[in-house]
Amino acid sequence: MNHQPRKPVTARGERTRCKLLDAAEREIGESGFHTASVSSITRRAGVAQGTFYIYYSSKEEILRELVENIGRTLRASLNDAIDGLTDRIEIERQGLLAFLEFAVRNKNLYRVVLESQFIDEAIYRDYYLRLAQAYTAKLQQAQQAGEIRAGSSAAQAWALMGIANFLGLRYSVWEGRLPPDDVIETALAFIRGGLSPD
Amino acid sequence: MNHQPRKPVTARGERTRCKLLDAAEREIGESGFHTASVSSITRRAGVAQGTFYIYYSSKEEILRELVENIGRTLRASLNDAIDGLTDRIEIERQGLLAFLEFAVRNKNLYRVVLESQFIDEAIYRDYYLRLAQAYTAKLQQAQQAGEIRAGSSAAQAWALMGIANFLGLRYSVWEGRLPPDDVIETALAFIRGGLSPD
Amino acid sequence: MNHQPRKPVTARGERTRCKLLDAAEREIGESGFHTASVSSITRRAGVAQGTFYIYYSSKEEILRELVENIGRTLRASLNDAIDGLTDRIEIERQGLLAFLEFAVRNKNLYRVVLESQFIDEAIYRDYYLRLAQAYTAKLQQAQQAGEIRAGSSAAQAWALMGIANFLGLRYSVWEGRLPPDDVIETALAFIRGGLSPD
Amino acid sequence: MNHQPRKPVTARGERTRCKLLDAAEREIGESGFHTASVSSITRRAGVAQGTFYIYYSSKEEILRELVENIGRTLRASLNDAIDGLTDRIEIERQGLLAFLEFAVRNKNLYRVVLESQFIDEAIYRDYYLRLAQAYTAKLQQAQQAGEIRAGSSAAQAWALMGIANFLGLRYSVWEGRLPPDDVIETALAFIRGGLSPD
DNA sequence: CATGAATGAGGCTTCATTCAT
DNA sequence: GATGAATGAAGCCTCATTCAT
Repeated sequence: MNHQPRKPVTARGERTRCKLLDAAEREIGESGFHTASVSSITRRAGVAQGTFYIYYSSKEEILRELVENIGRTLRASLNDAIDGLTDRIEIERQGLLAFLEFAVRNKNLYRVVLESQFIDEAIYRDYYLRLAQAYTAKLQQAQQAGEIRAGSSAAQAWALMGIANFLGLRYSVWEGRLPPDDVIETALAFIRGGLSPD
Repeated sequence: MNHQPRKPVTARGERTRCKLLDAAEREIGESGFHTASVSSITRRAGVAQGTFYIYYSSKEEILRELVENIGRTLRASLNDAIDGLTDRIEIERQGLLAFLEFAVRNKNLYRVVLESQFIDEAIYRDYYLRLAQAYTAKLQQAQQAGEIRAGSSAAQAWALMGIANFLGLRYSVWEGRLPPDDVIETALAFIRGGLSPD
Repeated sequence: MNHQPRKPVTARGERTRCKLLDAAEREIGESGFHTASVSSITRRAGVAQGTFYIYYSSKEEILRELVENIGRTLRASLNDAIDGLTDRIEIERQGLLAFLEFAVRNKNLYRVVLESQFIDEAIYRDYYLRLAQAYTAKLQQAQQAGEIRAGSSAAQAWALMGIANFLGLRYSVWEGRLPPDDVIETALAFIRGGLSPD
Repeated sequence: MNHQPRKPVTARGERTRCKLLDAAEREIGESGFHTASVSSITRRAGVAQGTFYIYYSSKEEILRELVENIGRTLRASLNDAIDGLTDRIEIERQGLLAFLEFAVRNKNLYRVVLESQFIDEAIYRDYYLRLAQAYTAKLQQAQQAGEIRAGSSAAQAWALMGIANFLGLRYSVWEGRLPPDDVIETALAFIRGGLSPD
């Protein structure tokens, strides 16, 4: 009937909304979307359960906002990592590392993103396509500069993301640490030269 | 598929168990684990709700069995696709295609596997490590034969799986079809030669 | 997701459904639809709250069944009251009395019916049109026999029901008793001869 | 309409109270008492939620005021319609028409009144008895003038109201229009001459 | 083996009302 | 006067699981 989550207009409201978002991030990240309940989120945020619905119309909505924020942050840190660089090899290394570091530092957020696809595919798809777009743009520039093999840069981007994602899943989410150097080197060698012997 | 009842049962019992597993596969595949209910599964299987607990101690248990079966099937079809082949390039192509074809044909099963990690990480990890092992073994053989670049073959396997998985996710789950030829060719070129210009 | 109220197949289930219907009748009749809660109904019925939803998919649905039953009963008792009679005046008197007696004896049910129109208009409309149809049929017979003034028998039926309903509301629901004889006589005189002096 | 603030207020306060009453009239009329919320009312009125409780101590209280106003208006328009007239038949027709027209034009208000009886019986009873009184007074005059059949004029009033109310319910609330002429004629014939053949 | 009724905890959400600013 | 954030009780409903037959 009455789903109109307000953007808060006072400072106090802003603070409450923030507390809720933080609490949701931690709760959903630690326990997963289905195990986390609105009640556990508000308990953690230190507000009444009803307060939740002043700012979010449903548990799904806060997930959406969470994933959007994560996407923004991740894209930003990718850009930051690569921005000033000119050496192609360094760019690859820093890009991959930025992604992995984000996954390690934000292990829980990373899981939230992955899980979102089972709650509402649209959330995840949006996150994903935007990230892929960012990669694709970089790769197109590099292609035009003749630095990398020609081909569908979108497919290349997906391949790159697949690798980063999988190393991220294994090392950060499952083992909670950055991949050891030899794994990174192997992955980078793979990215640069594929599997063919030189 | 390949149901192995844990409790020895009569022929009738065997049949019931089978109906349950099939129903679960379709229900969970179509609606997701949390949306599918024990009651919807038994309804689809055409048995009473209580019957479920004669064969499975919980909803999670049937998921575990499901994912195990899927893993077995996927590994088998990878082996089948590659087994007789000797040409390296053909091996790569057929391996990737086998994976993608499985994902396309069994779109729902594919989702079940991905989702399992948010219900019980152990289920997914087990599935994953076994699949990676299969890849790794193949890659080690190829390395020893000097056909591919040296390096951590485990990391290479993960990278390969990352690519396959992502293309699988995009084309089968999101778009419901096999990737077009140019995408496959780009991916294969990537696998063979990475991003470096020739 | 799963709204499939079962018709019970065992005697026990039949009994439970009955207990629920009885409890709902009393709870809603005494406290009104919005004040009565599913929990108060099941408490009164002596079953768990979840049991309610085995038999009814919502609070509204049990209201619908309640009103349907009341309609059936009321139409039956109108027929019973009039059936054998041949004298027109006696028919009018008995018909009106049957209605009023029903309202007095089932004061609460009467309120339930009236209230239903604010929960789901369709429930009430159905109840009402069927009752009016029954009246209309009787009036048409009488018209053809030349015993009553010609005119839209549907409108006449509605007028009759209006009178019965209002006396019912006042005397049974508000004052909890049958109207005194002079009120009934006045009403009957009105029905027979309207307001015109003889 | 005719708002009489209970608390003496400034001109600005007067205006706010008015906005609230108007908004409540529309909200409750369109959606019903239970579906309309204080928040939807204040939103419609364009004031903050807390403001509501400056003027009304509860949601019920504004309903009470609403129904009182409606009753006043309805009685006034009945009087207006009949006041100058001297021909009995014309009086009947205009009285009935006035009532029906009010119901049609104020379909929503009509529902509000009817619904009020399920929120607080006293509200409706008060409305009702006052209206009946007005009718009764007219009928007593007519009886004394010998224009209409003798009998309990209160019962006659109730009967008249029953008819008007039912036609009102059917045509204005359910079908949203004035009854067609033949229905009105039938009803008037009924009122004048009852069901007896001439 | 199979049934299906019963459970009851727990989830999400709404909303009238209060209160500090 | 007015605001709008905050409350918390209460409501409806779902569902995995148990158990008597």
